[in-house]
Amino acid sequence: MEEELIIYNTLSRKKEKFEPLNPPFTGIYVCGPTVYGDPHLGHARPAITFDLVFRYLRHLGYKVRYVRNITDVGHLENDADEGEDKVAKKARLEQLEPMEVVQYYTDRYHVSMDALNVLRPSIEPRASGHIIEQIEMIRQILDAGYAYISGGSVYFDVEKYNKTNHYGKLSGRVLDELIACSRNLEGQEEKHNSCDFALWKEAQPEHIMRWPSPWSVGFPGWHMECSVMSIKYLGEVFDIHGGGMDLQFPHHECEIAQSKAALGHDTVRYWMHNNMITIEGQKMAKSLGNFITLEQFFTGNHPSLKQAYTPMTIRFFILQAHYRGTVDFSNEALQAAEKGYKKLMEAGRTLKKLIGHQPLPPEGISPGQAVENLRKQCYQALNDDFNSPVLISHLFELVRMVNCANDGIENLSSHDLASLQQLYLTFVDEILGLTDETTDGSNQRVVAGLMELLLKIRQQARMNKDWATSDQIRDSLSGIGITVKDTKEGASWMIE
RNA sequence: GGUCUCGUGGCCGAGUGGCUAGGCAGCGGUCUGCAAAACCGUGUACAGCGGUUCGACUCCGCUCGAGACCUCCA
Repeated sequence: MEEELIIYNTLSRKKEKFEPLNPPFTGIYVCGPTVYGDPHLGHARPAITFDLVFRYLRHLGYKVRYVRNITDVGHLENDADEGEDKVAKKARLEQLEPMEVVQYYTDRYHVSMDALNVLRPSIEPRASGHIIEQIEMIRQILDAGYAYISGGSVYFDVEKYNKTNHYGKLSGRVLDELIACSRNLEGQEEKHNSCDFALWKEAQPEHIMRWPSPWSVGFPGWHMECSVMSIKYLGEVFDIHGGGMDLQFPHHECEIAQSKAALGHDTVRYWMHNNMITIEGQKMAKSLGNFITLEQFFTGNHPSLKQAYTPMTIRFFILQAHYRGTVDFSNEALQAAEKGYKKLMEAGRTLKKLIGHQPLPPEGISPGQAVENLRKQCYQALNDDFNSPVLISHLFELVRMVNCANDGIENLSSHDLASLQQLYLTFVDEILGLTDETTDGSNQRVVAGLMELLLKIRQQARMNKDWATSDQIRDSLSGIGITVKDTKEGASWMIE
């Protein structure tokens, strides 16, 4: 491990040295998707952010258990007229069994995440599969005296909890202010206090997903699953809990309160939150007409998209911003990212080629030191709270070195080239998870053979100064998306 | 109204109390039959107003502006 890893802890609002509880083991829990609709851009950001964390921790040699849940129960629609379960509503509209909806969108989520080269977590538990554990934890909280039964539901007593604990310590809220500001809404008569939250809720007739419990037939409260599943799979104290900044309050605040009430101690050591995304400066919302699913990005099939953007372009774009800052999507920004990504990939191919050939004679001052510095800088960037944009800026220095070597401007020894290759594989492939989309495909050999033939014919035409034929070949290829470039060593080509 | 993010050059996006981020675009050059790529060079950037300081884009305060959350859902 190179130096030490620093993580920004939302709880302390400071960067802290990362020291796992039980090295070399470490655990990370991230709030996953609610599977009631197609995966969209808002799903990509946390997934990619914590994929980077997962990958880097593994690279550093930790044995990482990464848990990311699937939320499939008890969600009320925000903008619906009546409070109907999101999954249930979808099921009713589409004449499906609720679990069928859940399975369908879970699969869709996986397809998109795979495309983005987001590694599957070690465990992907579902809320619906942990009803028993949730009931058990609610019982613990009741026994501890921090919850009360009202009707068929169970609520968390925030005020009582706050007497000996700080409810709001993660998001910087003060309970009195929360109470003062909150409005009294209908359907809250059961609560003693407006800021109390449900641990178990009795099911209304429209709720299709329901389970028996000591209190009523119903479903678990909105924050239970994460407390329960993180503790079940990572232990009563674990290292990292992540999620979007929008989850800080109330979700994560409630998780903290529940877990503390049930266990008597805190469970999470480092809280990490990724910032939100905007589209042309606006938040993404169905009402604004800028709600774009990942599939729409990949196909370009959306009115505000000028073209399709590949999964790797999206991934590169997200990684080019630091995870704690907002990131703004626009066609212009994505096109810039696409070019940058391709430049990086091109350099990777050039590097491979340089290693294949016997490199230039090692004369003059070896840039060995420069390569070594680059390696250090790459680690420094990641160690500083996973600073992927700075890492990427260093990788473009690598790109420059490779291109200079390719142009014969700079001499790199075979040792240097091997080091650069190692750097590239480590940081681009392994840690950033950026794969070369243009070399994918099963017909590679055939295409390569055809291209070799075409370029040979073109080369003969050029020798005869038959520019018409030469240009016809190049232009026609360009028309089907293949770019031909003439270099000193002959023509090279790439699929755009 | 409250809490939390944030406001950097044409676009995106790092960072620091005084020293070049980087990518994309633009401009000039090298190379080239042409083109593309690559390489070299190039930009009066840090929302506004005060304050602290020898010195602030970087610290503090205020103003303006953007976003998230503050509610029944995660």
